[in-house]
Amino acid sequence: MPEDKLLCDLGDLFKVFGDTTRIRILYSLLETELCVCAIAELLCMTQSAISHQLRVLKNAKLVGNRREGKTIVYFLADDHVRSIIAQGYEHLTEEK
Amino acid sequence: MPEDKLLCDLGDLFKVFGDTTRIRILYSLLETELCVCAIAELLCMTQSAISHQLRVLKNAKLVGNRREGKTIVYFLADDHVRSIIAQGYEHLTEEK
DNA sequence: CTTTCATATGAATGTATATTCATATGATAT
DNA sequence: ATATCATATGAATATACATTCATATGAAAG
Repeated sequence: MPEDKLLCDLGDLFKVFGDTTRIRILYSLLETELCVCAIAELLCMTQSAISHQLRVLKNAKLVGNRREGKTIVYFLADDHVRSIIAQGYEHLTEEK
Repeated sequence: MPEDKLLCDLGDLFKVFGDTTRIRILYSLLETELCVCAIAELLCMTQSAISHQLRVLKNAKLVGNRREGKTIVYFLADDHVRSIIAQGYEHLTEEK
């Protein structure tokens, strides 16, 4: 099946969303872009843990980054991230 | 934070999508409803493995089921499943 | 009621992965 | 150039979880 690769990639993509820390990072970035240390403070986690997860998010192309003076600023890569989170939110809240 | 619970639930929801077997099951059910043994055959996996994963999908309210004679037929619970898969698909294919 | 067939379940195992700790990298500013 | 600050990385550990195997459940048909 040629579709098998796609389905595997889809699973891998959602796996990235499927972690509380990464979801919290993405959620933080919904409003504004943030540097690594700001995210770490906001989520009360170590810089290392955040950095590791940011790499996962970057590999999945869910976030991008750029240097800003001394710090490195992360931001959401595109609107699919927002859409996917929004759909998930709806599924959770629209339970009858 | 009251949002923390929600973000945790969101992560848990996406975790369900974040497995190749479960994505393949959901994908199979996009077109038509299927009984457990049909899914197992289709995906070339054991009945037990499929049954375990169907339980996860059911708990997340992504699928529903009903008895149909001797077999138990599973189907997608609602359109959020389709939307979420569609958004993920777009993210994967719209890479520049 | 009993047998049979489809499905569900439980325990066990192997594998994936999130976090920590220590340290490396690398740009900036002095 | 060097010191410093922010970030990245690697190895190690602990935990989560997918599959397997054996077996239980439970409806349906005879």
